Amino acid sequence: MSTETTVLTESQQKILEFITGYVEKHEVPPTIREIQKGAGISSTSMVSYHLKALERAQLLNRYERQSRGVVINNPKKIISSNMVSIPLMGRIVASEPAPMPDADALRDAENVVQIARDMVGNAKDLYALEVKGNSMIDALINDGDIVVMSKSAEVHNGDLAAVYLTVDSLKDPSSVTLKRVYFEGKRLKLKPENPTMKPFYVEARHAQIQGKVVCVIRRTA
Amino acid sequence: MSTETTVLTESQQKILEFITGYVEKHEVPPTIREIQKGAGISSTSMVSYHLKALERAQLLNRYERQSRGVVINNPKKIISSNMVSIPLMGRIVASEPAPMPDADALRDAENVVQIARDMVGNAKDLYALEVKGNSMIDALINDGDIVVMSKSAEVHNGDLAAVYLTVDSLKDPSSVTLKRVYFEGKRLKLKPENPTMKPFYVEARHAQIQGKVVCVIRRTA
DNA sequence: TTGACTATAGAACGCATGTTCGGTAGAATA
DNA sequence: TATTCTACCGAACATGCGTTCTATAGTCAA
Repeated sequence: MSTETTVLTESQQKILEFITGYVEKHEVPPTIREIQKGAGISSTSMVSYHLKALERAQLLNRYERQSRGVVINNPKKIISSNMVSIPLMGRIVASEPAPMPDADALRDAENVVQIARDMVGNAKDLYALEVKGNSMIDALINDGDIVVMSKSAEVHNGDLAAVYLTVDSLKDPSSVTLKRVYFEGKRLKLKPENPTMKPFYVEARHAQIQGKVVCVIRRTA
Repeated sequence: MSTETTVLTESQQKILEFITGYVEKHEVPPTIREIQKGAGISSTSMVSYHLKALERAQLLNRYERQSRGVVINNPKKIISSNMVSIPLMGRIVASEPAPMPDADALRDAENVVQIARDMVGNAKDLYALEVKGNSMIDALINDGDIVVMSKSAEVHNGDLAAVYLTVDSLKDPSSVTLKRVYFEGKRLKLKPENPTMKPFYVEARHAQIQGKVVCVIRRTA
């Protein structure tokens, strides 16, 4: 990363701020004369002069001779813009199987959770569940946390998944748990997220894998 | 919601497509004449004609007599404006005080985390830290989790906060922990998120509150 | 047929807008 | 001191660009 210490004059900072503000408000970059008034510059030629400096400093890009041809060079924008809306399908309770919504239910969901795409990678058919109760603290998941699941993603060895146990085990009396799963023949190894806890085993026919956990979100404020 | 079935002519669809493509590529809306060429319309007056129709159909907004004053009315835009970019300022390690970035550092952050605004409420001056190590599992926080903190938010009774202990306690040998804090005179009650663990107390002068935790995000895929 | 309406073309109008040029003043340099 | 460089101003220039006007067809209903 080039840490070129380009000193910005007061005018140049004002111009940058004005442009960012203008774009946020109008969805379109300003004209030279709008910059002139907005940033309190005395003449259009001065604006042009400063814009050239800012362009040299890589702080914005210009399209020559194009009206409103000035876009701020914000590297954050590149990362930005990709969001994903995930339907919030209900609650996940330890004593019941997790809801597995069909396509219609997904479309009609009233509440949605919005997160950035890079949080969930390429996973498709996402839905979210709110965790009720604190019986999943062994998965480091608290009451009120939101787990984002993928309906269609295959669960591979080592993935965190929602597992519904049709026969309760001794170790874990709750029926639905979030664990990392490993396929070992007819057995399933279930490993808690909490590294201080030991994995345990169930017979595969006594476990239903209900979905792959893609992301967990906790609002604390 | 008005479900007015506005039939779009071929030209109008082409215009819409061209504008969206142009904006994606140039970050600036096109001019009338660029639309004319790009969408294969015969004259500028025809473009104007079609744009009026599209505006009536609520498919785009126009700023009268402004160059490039045409913005597509994409409902997804509304969603994306509800997002917030949070600079990822580094790692939080149990044995060191958490980084507290100043304004410059916030602006220059290279990585950002994007989440929906409703995840963080009205909190201002947000920054994010990646948790390194698994010494915070008592706060239900794992290695690799991302905690979103507010630099300026006041920490009130019961808020989850990052606390740096200048004198190690017996209960918790790590120096920085995430706990719910309660102010009790000269003492501070620190309550782990894990409900099976008991709160403990430190003298206020031995603890620095480093920020309020607003949200925790865990990518598991 | 006539009249109303829509779709289309081409050109012209007039303000918007990016650019450039001549000139001034102060600071730095040689 | 003379010179060069940067910051600045005001005005003019040339084109960009949205708008509008006129004219031509085609369609449909009365």
